[in-house]
Amino acid sequence: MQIGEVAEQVGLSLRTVRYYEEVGLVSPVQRSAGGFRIYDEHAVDRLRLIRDLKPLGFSLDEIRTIVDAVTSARGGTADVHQIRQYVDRAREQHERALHSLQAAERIIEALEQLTAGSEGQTPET
Amino acid sequence: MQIGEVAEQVGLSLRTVRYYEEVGLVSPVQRSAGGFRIYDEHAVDRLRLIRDLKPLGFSLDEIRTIVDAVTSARGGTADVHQIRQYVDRAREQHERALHSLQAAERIIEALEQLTAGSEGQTPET
DNA sequence: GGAACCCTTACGCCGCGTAATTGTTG
DNA sequence: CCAACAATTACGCGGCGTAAGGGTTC
Repeated sequence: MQIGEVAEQVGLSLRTVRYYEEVGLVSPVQRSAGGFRIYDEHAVDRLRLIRDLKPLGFSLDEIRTIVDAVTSARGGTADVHQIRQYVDRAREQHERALHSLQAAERIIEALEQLTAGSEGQTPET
Repeated sequence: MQIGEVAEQVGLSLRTVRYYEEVGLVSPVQRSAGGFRIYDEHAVDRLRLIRDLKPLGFSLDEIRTIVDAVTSARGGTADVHQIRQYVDRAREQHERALHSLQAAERIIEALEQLTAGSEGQTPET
């Protein structure tokens, strides 16, 4: 699998995938003879995890710590204490995001109110 | 009201409020003799609106357009068509945010699973 | 051999955080 | 007079977008 397909499957840009490699988040499992990045399913999983952690407001640095922790946790060697702290932060951020979304819903409604009444596309009198 | 209180009421930093002025989002209603920014309730409302629009993924440029539109809409002169486009984008973004949050919930659970079993703070054998 | 794909390098932008230094308010 | 508050200027950073100018794959 080369970068294009990976990016599409995960829903990230090529640039982003490369950048994540730059900061040590995911590496291709190998390179082709000509230097193309080659990934496996493992990398795709990692990228999905990263993608899903971002909306929780973690920096890429923190995400690296988390993802590494998770990976090593599956091996049994994890800093449980630290993971728990991240979980707490994740919950808080999740809470805030929920509130934001609720505010957003009200705003969307309000905006709709503004356009309600003027029915057509063409501005009328 | 000076900037400190405004910032606190809305939950933004002083820097942010000043920056929003820099990009033409909110201006103080006047300055004190010594140059302090003085705001009224109107500005606070604007700032709240801006704050709530951000999580929907709009850039500050777009937010300016929206806020202006809303304001002029209350006056009756609004580009209804454009507002509707923004509403659509807001809905889409809202959708995506919901999905992100759901993914986030699953992740949080997964992380909790990882730390489950090891009860205490102290790493045991 | 050529279309689609990929590489690296590098500069730029947004949305602020964070000094540092100086002035204002009450 | 001084503590708390504010102003301006400027540099920096994270997380990419976006060329530009090449190679690679099949």
